[in-house]
Amino acid sequence: MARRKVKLAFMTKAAARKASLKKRKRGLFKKVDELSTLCDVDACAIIFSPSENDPEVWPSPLGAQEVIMKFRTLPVVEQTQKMVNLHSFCRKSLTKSESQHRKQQRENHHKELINFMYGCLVGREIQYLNIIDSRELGSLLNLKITDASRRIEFLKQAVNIS
Amino acid sequence: MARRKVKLAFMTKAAARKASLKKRKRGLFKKVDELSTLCDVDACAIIFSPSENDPEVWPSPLGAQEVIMKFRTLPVVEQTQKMVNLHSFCRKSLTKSESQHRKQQRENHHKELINFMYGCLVGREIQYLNIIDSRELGSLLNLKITDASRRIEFLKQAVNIS
DNA sequence: AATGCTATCTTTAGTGA
DNA sequence: TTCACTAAAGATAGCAT
Repeated sequence: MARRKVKLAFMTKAAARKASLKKRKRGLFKKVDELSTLCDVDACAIIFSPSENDPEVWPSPLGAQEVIMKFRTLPVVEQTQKMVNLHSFCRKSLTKSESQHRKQQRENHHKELINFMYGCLVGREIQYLNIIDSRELGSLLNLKITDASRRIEFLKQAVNIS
Repeated sequence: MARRKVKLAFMTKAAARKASLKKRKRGLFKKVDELSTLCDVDACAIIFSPSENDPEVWPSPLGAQEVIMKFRTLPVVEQTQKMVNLHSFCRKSLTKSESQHRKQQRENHHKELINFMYGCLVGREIQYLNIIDSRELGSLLNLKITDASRRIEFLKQAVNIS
């Protein structure tokens, strides 16, 4: 920072906060760009202000989409286990509780998926689709199609339709 | 940089590149963290090295997922039109060709979805699920369930099952 | 290979126009 | 409000260990 060491906390002055956001956004995107160029890695950053509806992404829309897709294509286990963040650098003591947290997350996620499936089966409107992982949805879709096909085949035979 | 101003280009020395990646990764994640805290914005960064299979994300897995979901939940039009990146600061002349590119992307994406749907209808194995947007998959899933339900109801009536 | 150091380069908070 | 400036703080390339 500059001119004064700033406490790492929410900046209460709106004007200062906005100015800081603008400068730091530019700085962050530059860092992502440098990292990609210097070290030849795919990287992206997304900034989403709750006060505005404009997401800002780096690099290009296409580039960010590719990185996100690459990330989302990984098995969930790798997504959760292979992630590294600064907390693990700074606060190793958190590792244990974090892993417990991840375990709970996985359990929650599984329950969420089960709920979603039951919702489908009773014809409830699909509104939480975007929080369901697309790979899992794939299994779900396969399951439902297979099931429906079996029932259709069975009923077809019952009425002697070829 | 330090000790010498480094040319912004791929670092050919593997050891130096790896060391740089490690330091810059830490720095970048710290920046994302500071930005989130100071300015109260949702932000995430994903770094994906082609040489390694470990994606590194900031902030927590859950946090990054939320930001990505927020981003992916937006209408496609906003995803593509409201994005800001440094290129737009520096090379405004690219705007036109970029928009043409986006148009082609949308067309390609639509064709991809149609192909996927036909693939489902002929029972082909679902393997490209992860490149299909989950919102669009929602419509698709609704469509297929509705269709299957109608067929089941029709056949049920045909065999007089209540 | 990884860690610590530090000179040097980069980022940015506050300021004033 | 949004620049441009700059002093102070932060990041990091090269090197030593």
